[in-house]
Amino acid sequence: MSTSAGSRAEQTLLLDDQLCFALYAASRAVTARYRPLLDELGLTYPQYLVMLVLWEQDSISVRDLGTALQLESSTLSPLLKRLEAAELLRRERRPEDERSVAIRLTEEGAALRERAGAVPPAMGNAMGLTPEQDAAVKQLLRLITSNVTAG
Amino acid sequence: MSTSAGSRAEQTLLLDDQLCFALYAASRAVTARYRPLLDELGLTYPQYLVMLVLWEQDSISVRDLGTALQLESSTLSPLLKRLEAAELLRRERRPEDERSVAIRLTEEGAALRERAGAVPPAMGNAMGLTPEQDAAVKQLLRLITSNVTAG
DNA sequence: CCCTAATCAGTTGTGCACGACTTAATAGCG
DNA sequence: CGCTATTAAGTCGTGCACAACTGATTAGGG
Repeated sequence: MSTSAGSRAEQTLLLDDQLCFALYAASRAVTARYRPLLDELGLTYPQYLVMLVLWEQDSISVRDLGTALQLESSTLSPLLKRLEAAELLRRERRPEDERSVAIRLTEEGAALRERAGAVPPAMGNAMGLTPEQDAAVKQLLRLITSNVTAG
Repeated sequence: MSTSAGSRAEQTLLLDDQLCFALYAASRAVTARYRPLLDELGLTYPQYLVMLVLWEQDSISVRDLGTALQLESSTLSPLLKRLEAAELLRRERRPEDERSVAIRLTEEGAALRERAGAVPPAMGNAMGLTPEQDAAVKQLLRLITSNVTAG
C-alpha cells in the first residue's frame, strides 16, 4: 500500500484489510438472506445444499455427498437423520457393500424441487451482481478454495 | 431459460452454479487453513477476529464489537467468556452506563499481537492471489454483503 | 418526576462444523 | 485362506451462529 511494492497485498492486522473477514462476513450475510426463503421449504441452508446434490444425483453415498459438499460424515450423519425424520429422504445400507449407505429422495423430497426453483433467482436478485461480476467472484472463490485446500 | 440472455446469470439448481456454495466452501476452506496457525496462538478463528478488533481498539463494548464483526451478543458473550478464562481479556461493567460492558485486553492479550503478526502473511501466501485479485475479490464480497444486508 | 419504551448483555435451544474416536465391513497381501 | 490395513458411517465433545427470550438499566415523553 504505502512503500514497499511487494508481489502481495499488504498484510496488516487490521480487520478490514483481511480477505478472510470479507469472506466470513459475506458467507454469513448470504446465508442469513437465504433463511426466510428456506424456512418456507422447511430447510436449513446446509440441508438445502444436500437437497441440491440429491436433485442432481439421487441415490448417492454419504461419502460422495461429503466429497461434493466438502463436509465430514460427522456433520452429514446427523443432518441426514433430520432430513430423514422430515420424510425428505431415506437411508439404506448398500447390499453390495454394507459399509456404504445410499441416500434416496422420497417422493416428497423429489417434489420439493419445484418449490425450490424460485430460490436461486430470488437470491441472484438479492445479491445484485452483473453476470460478469457473478462469474468473476465465483472463479476467484474457486481459485482461493483450490489454493488453500492444496498442500 | 437456457437461451435467453437475461440481465442476470443463469439461475439453475445445480450446486456448482451457486455462488452461495462457492462462498460457503471458500469460507470454510480458508478457516480450515487458518486452524493450525491459530492453534499455536490458542485461538479459534472467531476468537482471532475478536482479537483483531481489540488490537485496533482496546476497551470496546460488546455492542460495538458486534457491530464490527456482525455478530449477536448471543454469539459473543460465551466467546468472550472463554477468552476471559484464557486470561486474554477482562470484562467490566461501565460505571457511566451499567448496561454496557467494556472489553479490555490483559497484558497477555496485548502481547499476543506480536505472535499474530505472522498469520496474515502466511495466509496471504496460502491464498496465492495477486494484489489485484485480492483487491477485486474483497470489493466484490463487500458489494455482496452490502446488497444482501440491505432491505 | 414518573413510567413506558428502548437498549444492552446474557441465557436457552437448535443446528451446524470438525477433530478424535468407535464399530463394522471389505480389500488385498503373504 | 487368514490377517492386517483401509474404508465407511456414525458418536461424542467443543465451539460457533442465531432466534427467541430474560433481566437490568437508562432515556425521554407527558
